[in-house]
Amino acid sequence: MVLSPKFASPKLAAKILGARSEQRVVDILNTAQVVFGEHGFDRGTTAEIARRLNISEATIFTYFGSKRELCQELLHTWYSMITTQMEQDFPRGGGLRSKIEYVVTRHLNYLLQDKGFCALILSEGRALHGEFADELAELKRRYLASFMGALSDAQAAGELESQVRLSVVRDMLFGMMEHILWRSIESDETPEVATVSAEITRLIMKAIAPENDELRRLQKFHDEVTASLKRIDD
Amino acid sequence: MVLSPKFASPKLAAKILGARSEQRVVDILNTAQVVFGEHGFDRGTTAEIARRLNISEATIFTYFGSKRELCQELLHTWYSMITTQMEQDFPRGGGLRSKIEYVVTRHLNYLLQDKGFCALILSEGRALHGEFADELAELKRRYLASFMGALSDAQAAGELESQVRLSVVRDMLFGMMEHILWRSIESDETPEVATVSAEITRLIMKAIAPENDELRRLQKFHDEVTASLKRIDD
Amino acid sequence: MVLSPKFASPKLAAKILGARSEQRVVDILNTAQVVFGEHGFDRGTTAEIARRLNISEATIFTYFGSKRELCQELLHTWYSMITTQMEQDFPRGGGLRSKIEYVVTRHLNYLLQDKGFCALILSEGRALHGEFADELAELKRRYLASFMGALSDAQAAGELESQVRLSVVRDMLFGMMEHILWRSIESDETPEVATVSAEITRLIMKAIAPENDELRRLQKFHDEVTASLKRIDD
Amino acid sequence: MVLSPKFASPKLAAKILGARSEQRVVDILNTAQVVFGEHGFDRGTTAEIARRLNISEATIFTYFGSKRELCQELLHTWYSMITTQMEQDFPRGGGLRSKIEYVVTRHLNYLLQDKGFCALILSEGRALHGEFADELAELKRRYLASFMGALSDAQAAGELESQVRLSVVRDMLFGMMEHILWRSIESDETPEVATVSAEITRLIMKAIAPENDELRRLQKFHDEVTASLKRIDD
DNA sequence: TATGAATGAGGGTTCATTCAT
DNA sequence: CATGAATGAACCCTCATTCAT
Repeated sequence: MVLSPKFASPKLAAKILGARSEQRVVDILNTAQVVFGEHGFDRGTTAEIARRLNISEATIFTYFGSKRELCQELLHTWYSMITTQMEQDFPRGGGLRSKIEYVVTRHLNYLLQDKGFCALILSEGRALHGEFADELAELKRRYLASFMGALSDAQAAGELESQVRLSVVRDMLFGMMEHILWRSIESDETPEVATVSAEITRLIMKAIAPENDELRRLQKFHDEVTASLKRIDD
Repeated sequence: MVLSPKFASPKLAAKILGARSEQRVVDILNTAQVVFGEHGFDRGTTAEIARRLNISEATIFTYFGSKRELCQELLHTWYSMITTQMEQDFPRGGGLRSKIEYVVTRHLNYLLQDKGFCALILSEGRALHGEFADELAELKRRYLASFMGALSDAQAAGELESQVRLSVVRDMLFGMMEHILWRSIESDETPEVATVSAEITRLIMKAIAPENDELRRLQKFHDEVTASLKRIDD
Repeated sequence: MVLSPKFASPKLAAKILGARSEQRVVDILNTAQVVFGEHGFDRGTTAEIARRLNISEATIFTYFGSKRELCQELLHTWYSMITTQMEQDFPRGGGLRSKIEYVVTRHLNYLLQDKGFCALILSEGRALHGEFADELAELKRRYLASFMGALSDAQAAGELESQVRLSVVRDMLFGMMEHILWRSIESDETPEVATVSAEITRLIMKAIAPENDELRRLQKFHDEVTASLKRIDD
Repeated sequence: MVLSPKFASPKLAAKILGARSEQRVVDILNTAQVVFGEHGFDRGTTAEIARRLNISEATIFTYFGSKRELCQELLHTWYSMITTQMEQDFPRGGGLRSKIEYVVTRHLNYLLQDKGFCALILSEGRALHGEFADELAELKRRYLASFMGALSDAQAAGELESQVRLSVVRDMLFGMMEHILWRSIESDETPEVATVSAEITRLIMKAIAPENDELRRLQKFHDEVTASLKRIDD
């Protein structure tokens, strides 16, 4: 996924930069995304980013104070973009199922588009946490805000069982996706999003469905008939 | 969790090592576990491992051919230990629920005992995968062999729905746990294992429960009674 | 002998290097030549090369990918230079003797100018062969191409005996020179090139001169006259 | 070629060593010879020597004060042995040709028996010279003493031209052999000693043969007969 | 602005050598 | 005597970062 200028480098946007500079920032961010995606933050080098862009390494440091800062910008820009996209098409109406399926589909697509980089962002905590822990947490929170809101509403509306903690639902959902993604990265197979999406959604819905009232109602009927029968017969 | 000598360095065990030396291997492995746990494989340095043990860096290379090999031994030793423990107490009888709860509890305990190292093993794909990909895959496979077997049996016995792929169940389960762990690492809070374990198990069981036969049976009873009533009344 | 820029680093020449940088390459090559000449490839260190140039060790690796590569460039540059010089003044006409004397004189001068480095190139097989075996062989082949051609022509023209293998002639010639060089290195004496050159050439020419037909012809004449005389006299 | 105990470690021989110890020294020397032969002095490690002998590295240092000293002992022992052998069978009578052929054959056999080690001793000056320069020179001198004596006698007897310096003859001879050996090492072919030996001897003999008096004599006869004939006929 | 050039700080690794047992 | 264990010193190499131009 290519970063579009409008999301790039909100910090630098404050500065007055010519069109050319702005493009530079975007180019660097995009290339950094690829390089870090391929090798991870630690092993991805500024030298390689520069080489791929046919620019000098020094130029990178003209735009970003340090590799660390470049990472930071990258994370912000990336999350900013996918958050906006996620929000934009988020289904306002409809049941919980359709919302979950939307989020799952979107998320899987992100993961699969830039396998390396997404895996990096989502799983490789080491290099990031400790350095960007708080920022990342906030970015992730925003990314999932709509979704968590929807979950909350659904719980209030009885669409999902009242006792479950929403954070657990979220963890179940995203943990599952990441694991499935990992497997696809390792095996170098690209699963079909629609199918996987449907399966995940189905399982999640089953897991969080409210206790089946119908079942309870029928059970009650059965019990009463049984009791009544026993009374009469005895 | 401290590695016990009996699991340490199965490869080196072939060599004739004095008691002193065997302890060294264990010490180095334990310290490496901590250091890699704190900084990851790339950022964790042999220098730091040596410093913490108050030994020379060269000593490490007396026992392990390279940093890479040290990590390999570490992974093997670690998995060897938890796999053995997991197998030992694995509930042979009982329903699927108790087995899942057993695995979840154990796994969460592992995760929480050595947060850093587990995070390394379970999530830091970049540095490890690619270097240890095949080995890790095999180690994980063995670690979960009993569990996957139990799942398979349960599916055959109708204890879980026939249509779901077992790998998805596993991903759902372990993905969920990892996410929960991550959150606890980030927030520096240690959740109560029993509670979390129960919640996870409950959700998973719901998700994979077979289509409710009970419901169908009661429905049928209800329908028959209704039909009967209608016949009589008419 | 100081490497001149025009021969330096033909590989790196492809890159666009400023004048400053080109000089650096030459400086490093020259210093490497001295250091490797003094201590050999294994014992000569990049640290020492850097120290003598008052530059950082890292700078060396800016221009050469590795110590091995540096040595490779050095060998190429060196051979490139002496090969060009050797070719340039190679006597096209004249007899074999003058050609041999030319080659011997030139070669001895090379050897004596940079004793250490030449010893490295010519004698230190261990460190170099096995690492640079094929390349060295090719470089040497080119260096001696004109000479070997001359030998071949001379053999065809009957200027040297037909039965001798040219490779043996070459080995005899260069082996002799190297031994003489070694002795001069060890004893720290510098022999006079002209004298040594003449002596070597004279010996070689004697060794490879064609079987003396004149001698055989005269012998035959003498024998026939003797026989005739005997017949008449008896 | 295996070092025999009687040549081993003349220095240590002074010490009172049990039979076992003496064998140890010989074992170490023999293995060192192989290892240094394969990798050179610098790259050959005490660790490898120990490993091949199934002894501890420390044991080596029980017998030899340092790697350097081990080298020294090795060189002495080696030269002591081949010098003794060379002397023993040196042809006392006979012409120069047979003596040269003897030396060439012997030397080539040494070279070919332990290609690596001999090449090391004879050519790899770097690691040795500077450290063992004087000793090596003396050892070599002794190794060739008989041969040089024979050359000197032959020169006095007019068997070889009076003007040539004997050191040059020696350099020509041994330089040629080493070059031929090198080529055989590189190409991994083992030349037939007898053939090569004969060729070398023949060339050397031709090179150093005294100016042919016979030729001059016959020429004179021919000239005189011609002149006489001309006088008579005219 | 862009960069060529340079580097400090470290990283993993090797190996001859020491020493207590 | 033999060695298990340990290590200091060095080596080659990497890389983010600086700075004059």
